[in-house]
Amino acid sequence: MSLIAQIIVNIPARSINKMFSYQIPEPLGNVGVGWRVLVPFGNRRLEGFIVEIIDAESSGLKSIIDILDEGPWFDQHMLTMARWISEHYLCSLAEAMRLFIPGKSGVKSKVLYRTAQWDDPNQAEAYLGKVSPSARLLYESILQQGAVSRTQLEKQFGPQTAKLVQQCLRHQLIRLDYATSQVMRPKLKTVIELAVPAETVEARLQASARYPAQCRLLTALLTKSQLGPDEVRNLGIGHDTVKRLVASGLVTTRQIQIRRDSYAGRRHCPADIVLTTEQKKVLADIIPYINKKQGQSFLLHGITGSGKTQVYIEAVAAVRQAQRQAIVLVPEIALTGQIISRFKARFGDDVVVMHSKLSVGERFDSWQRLRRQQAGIVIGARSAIFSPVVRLGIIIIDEEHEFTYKQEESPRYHTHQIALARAALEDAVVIFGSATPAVETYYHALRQEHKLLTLTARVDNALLPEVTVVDMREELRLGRRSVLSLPLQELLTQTVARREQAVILLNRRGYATFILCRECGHVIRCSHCAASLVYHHAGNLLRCHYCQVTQNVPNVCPKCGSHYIRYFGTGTQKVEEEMAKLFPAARIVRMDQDTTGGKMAHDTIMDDFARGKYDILLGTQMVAKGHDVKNVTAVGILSADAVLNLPDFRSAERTFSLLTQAAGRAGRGNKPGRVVVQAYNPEHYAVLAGLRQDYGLFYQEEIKNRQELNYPPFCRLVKIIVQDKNERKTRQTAERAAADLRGLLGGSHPGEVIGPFTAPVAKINDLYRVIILVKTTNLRAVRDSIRKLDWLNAKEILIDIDPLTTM
DNA sequence: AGCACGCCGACT
DNA sequence: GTCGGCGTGCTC
Repeated sequence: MSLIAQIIVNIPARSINKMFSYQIPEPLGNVGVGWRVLVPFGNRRLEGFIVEIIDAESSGLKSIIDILDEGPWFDQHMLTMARWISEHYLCSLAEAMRLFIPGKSGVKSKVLYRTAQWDDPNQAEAYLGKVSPSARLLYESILQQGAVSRTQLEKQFGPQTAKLVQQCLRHQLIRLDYATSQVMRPKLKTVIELAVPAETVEARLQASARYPAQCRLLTALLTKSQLGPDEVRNLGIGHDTVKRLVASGLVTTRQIQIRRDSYAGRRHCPADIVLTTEQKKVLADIIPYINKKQGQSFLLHGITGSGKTQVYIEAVAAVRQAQRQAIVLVPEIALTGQIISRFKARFGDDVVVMHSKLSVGERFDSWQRLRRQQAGIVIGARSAIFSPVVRLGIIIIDEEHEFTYKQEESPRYHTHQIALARAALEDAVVIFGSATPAVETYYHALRQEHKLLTLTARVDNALLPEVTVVDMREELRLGRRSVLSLPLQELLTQTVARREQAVILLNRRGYATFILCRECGHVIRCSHCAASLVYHHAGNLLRCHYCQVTQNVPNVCPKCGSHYIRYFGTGTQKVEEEMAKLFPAARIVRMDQDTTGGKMAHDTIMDDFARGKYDILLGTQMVAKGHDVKNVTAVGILSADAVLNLPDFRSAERTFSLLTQAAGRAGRGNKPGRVVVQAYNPEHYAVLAGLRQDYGLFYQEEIKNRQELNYPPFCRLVKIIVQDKNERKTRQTAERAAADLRGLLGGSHPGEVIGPFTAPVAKINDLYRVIILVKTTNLRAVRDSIRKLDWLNAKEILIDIDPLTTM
């Protein structure tokens, strides 16, 4: 009997959802629950997480190889959360635990190939006789290089590498070796410090002026106690000078950890803010819970421009006052520069920013700072909900209605649910903030599950913009075929003439350009997905929006050879061309995925626009969000209701929130705004309510529909996607799964099984897709039933609890 | 997820 | 007869 570590290996496959037991070797006796370790697994070495220590018979078990951190990575809360996630979302514990580590798989165990060693030197020749000439070449290449990685071998031997390696391995010519690299390490720099008292140095300086470089360095050290490598170099001092001084015992060098922070040194814009009466009232509701350390969730419903961010800042200040930490979540970090700079202005280095474009190193450093409580506030996209803050006081979810809070890959979690669970565990406050709350959130607020707080007045008392709707069917009847309706053209003309700025939003979904042959009607489609390819002006390419494959634009129709092929639909690029024709004098800038590829490209375009370098900003949904540009007085929304036609129960909600947000862009500051909305269904309640910025009207209609059709919040959904490269097999698996579910849910369990039906995009990446939908009022029961089914772990089956769309 | 083992078609 | 396809099963 001895201590055994129960370990979850970091492999994201539901099929190995279990623990493995390992011996704890003598030198690693201090490890315990929550540590990340390196373990042998099959013939590989993997990262593993210790989740339990038990006392049991240990013979025959392999041993932990090494530790990966200086202490436990997971604390008790994180472990509880991970278990909750794996149960709630039906994923493996490994998948859930990976959410809590930066860079998913922190350890990369790299395989190296070496030649085998024998006692008898002739042995190699004997084995070599048995393999093919190319395998012999491979062996010799490895012999020469000592140790070779797989990638290097593949460069030399191409696609047949695998076979050759197998051959050599089989005949014992080569063996595998492992080089384990730990990606996440603190970044260090060497600093130079005095090793003796200042007086000694001064004496030394007076005694000898013979070594000018040494004297310069010593003098510098008298004023600044620590010098980094850059500073030493700037003094014009080389390595040997430093070495000599170290040898003489006057100075020492030391390694210190430095912080990788791409936001460091950016300038911020502090502002003295007087809170409005409404803001004060809302805060008076929130802050007592923070001070009492009492868990409570709030929905902060505040119209655009009502100063929600300031409420967040004050609430976070109260949390920091109470020595606790804050997690602030934003839908997309690239679109949120203003929140970040306002938090930075108020809290300075207490804020760390977390997003997907951080290097693993930067992320690691930020996590360390939070864990050591050197930083108290983390701002980030949804994954920041997993930040290792130790004393959680508040979680803020800004623009809570945004779909980016749902992760669309396994584990398919919704940030709201994680936030509520985590906050409950640590008695923290949650604030969901939005001008257009998700119907479900608002419903829950009305049922007292969240406290509802409202901000109804704009901070700057700006007036609501004047909104005009253009019925595009009417435009067409009048013979106007331009994507820009006459009223919008007029608005733009006036705006540009007045030297004011305009934002044009193109709701591109469903309106991207595709290529069609006018002779035979053939549409160029992706060969791997059931979707048409989209034309991109940049690079003159066709791209599939599902699998990202690109191909060149053909000159003739690939089906009938006709030259009469042309572009259809309205992409941003096409609108840009048309606008350039209509307003040759206007300076137009386009912002979409094509133009914002770079790290800060989005910020750059936005900054330039804010500084008046352009008259018209044209773009996809990203132009609608979060930015205050005071000189924008006109907003045009093209095809405002495009998504209304999607067969999805949330399309009205999406339309309403887009319209409201976009219209809110106009007329901040003291200039009145004007908005032109182009729509094909201007009488739809989502459009009408959006135009009036009337959330109440929208909610009233929408909740009626949801109830009538039995959709959330009146039921919970479970979406099961079956995907397989064989079309018939996909169908069969789905039929069987649906039958199983009907069998389980038929009796006492309330649940309705819909489908299987073919997904709207029937094939993605060569995988056919069939969907089953379960509606239920007892999610727990449905989940427990599914867990019993034998196909749960099949890799063809994806399970989405509370999916955002039914498509 | 890898990777080995194992069972059926086209090649030296 | 062997090489090589990828279906199945295992990893403490």
